[in-house]
Amino acid sequence: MLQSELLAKVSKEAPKDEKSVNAQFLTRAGFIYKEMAGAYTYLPLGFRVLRKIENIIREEMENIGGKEILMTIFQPKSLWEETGRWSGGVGDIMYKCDDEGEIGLGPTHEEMLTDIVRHYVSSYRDLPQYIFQIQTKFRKELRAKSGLLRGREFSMKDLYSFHATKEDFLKYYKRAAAAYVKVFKRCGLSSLMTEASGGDFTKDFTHEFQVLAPGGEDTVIYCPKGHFSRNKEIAGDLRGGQKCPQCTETLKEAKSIEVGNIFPLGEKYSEAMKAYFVDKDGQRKPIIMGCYGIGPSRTMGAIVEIHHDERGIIWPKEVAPFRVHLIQIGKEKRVAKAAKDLYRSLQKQNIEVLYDDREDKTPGEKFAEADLIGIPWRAVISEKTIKKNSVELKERSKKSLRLVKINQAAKYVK
RNA sequence: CGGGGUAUAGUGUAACGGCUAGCACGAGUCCUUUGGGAGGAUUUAGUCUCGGUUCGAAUCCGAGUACCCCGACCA
Repeated sequence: MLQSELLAKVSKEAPKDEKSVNAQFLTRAGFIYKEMAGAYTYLPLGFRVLRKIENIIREEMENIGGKEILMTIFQPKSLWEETGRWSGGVGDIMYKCDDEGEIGLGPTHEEMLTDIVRHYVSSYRDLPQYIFQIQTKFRKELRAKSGLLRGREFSMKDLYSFHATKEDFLKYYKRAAAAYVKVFKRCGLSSLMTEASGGDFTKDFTHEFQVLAPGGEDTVIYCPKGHFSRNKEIAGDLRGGQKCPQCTETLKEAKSIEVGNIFPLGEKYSEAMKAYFVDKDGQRKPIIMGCYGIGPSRTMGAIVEIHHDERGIIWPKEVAPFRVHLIQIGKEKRVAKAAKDLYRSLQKQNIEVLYDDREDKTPGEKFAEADLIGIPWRAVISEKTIKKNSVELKERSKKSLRLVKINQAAKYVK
C-alpha cells in the first residue's frame, strides 16, 4: 500500500477527548476514527489489524472443531422472553429498535443459537456441536470508555458448544481454554486464565482471560508462576502478598484487561428454551451448553496498551497491519526507482509492505510517523544505501540498524 | 444513573465583560530544502445549541447537547 494514498493522516497531537493510551495512539496514527463515545470506525490500517486478530481467532476456533456461521444481529423479542432476559439482565443493555421497540440489536446470542440448535438437533447423535461467529455486538454501556476497551459497538467472537453429557462439556471447556491461551499468545499477549463470577449466566465459577496492563479496569490476584489467578471481585479475603493456594509463591495483585471469557452454561438456556435431545437410553434431556467469547476490537486495544513506547505503537508481528514499512528518503530518480523495485519485489514474495513514497516529507517526519504507526520492520532506501546496493533494516522493537543487500532484504524480514 | 471536569478554525491552544478573536500545527500555491517532526513568501478556516443579564458576551447566569475522568453497572 502506498502511504501517499492513505486516507488517514498521522497527527502530531493527541485528541483532547481521548485519555487512554490505546485511543490516543490509534487515533494519532490513523487506525481509528471516533464517531461517538464507544463507537469507532476502523480506517485502512486499523481494519487490517482487526482482520488479522479475527483470522487468528478463526483459525484457532476451527482447530478445536468450531464451525463458523453468521447470525442476524436482529433479536426477536419472543426468543428473549423465553429466557426472561428481554427485560432485566442483558435485555436492559440491549438497543431496542423498530417502531414498537420489539427488535433488539444483539448484545450476545445464546437465545438465537439455542433456537437454531433446537430446530436441528434431536438426538445424541447430533451432538456435540461447536458453533461460532465473529460479529459486531451492541450494548448500551452505561459508560463507554478507554477507547477500544469498552465500546457500545464492538467486535466479538462468540462460540457456543452443545453437549450430551457434562463430561463431554468439561473436556471441550479445557480444549477451548487452551485454544484461548494460544490465540492471545499469537496476538502478543500473555493471558492469565482467571476465576471469575458467573454473573447472569451461572452460579459456578467462570473463567476470564486477563492480560496484565495498567490501563485495565479489572484487578486480578495471581500467582507469578501461573498456578492461580482470580478476579478481585470474587477474591473475598484473598489478596496480594498471601501465599498461592497451589504453591509456595507469593500472590500478586495487578490491573488487567479482560480479553476473553468462557462460561459453563449448563442447562440454563436449554431448559428455558426447551432445547432437548433424546439420549441413548431413550430419555429426553436438556442439552448441556458452554459459551466462549473473545473481543477482537478490545484485544486490539489491549495490544496497544501493552506494546508501545513513548514514540508509538510496537505491533507484534502476527497482528501488525504490515510486515515492512519501506521508507524512501530523497526524491532522486535512482532512489525512487530502487525503492519502488524493492516494494514490488517484496509484494511478489507475499510480504505486506507499506511504502512511504511521499517526496515532500522530511526524513525526521517519516521516521517519527513510522515509529508511531509501529510496523515491525522499517526498511530505508536512500542515496546512502543504494550506493552500496543496500537497504537499511531496523526492527521497531530494537535500536540496532543493519545494512543488507537489497536482494537479501526479504529473507531478513520474514 | 450519581459525582467532577471540559467545549474557541481540520488538530492543539490563547484572549480583564470592551479594539479586527491571537498563536502553532495542518491544508492550498510558489521557491528553497531532504538521515530524526526543515526555511521563506502567500492563502485558508473558528467562539457547541437555545435563552437570559448588559450600552456591549468567547468571557457572567440558566437550560440543553456532546465528550473526558471517578463511581455504580458490565453476557
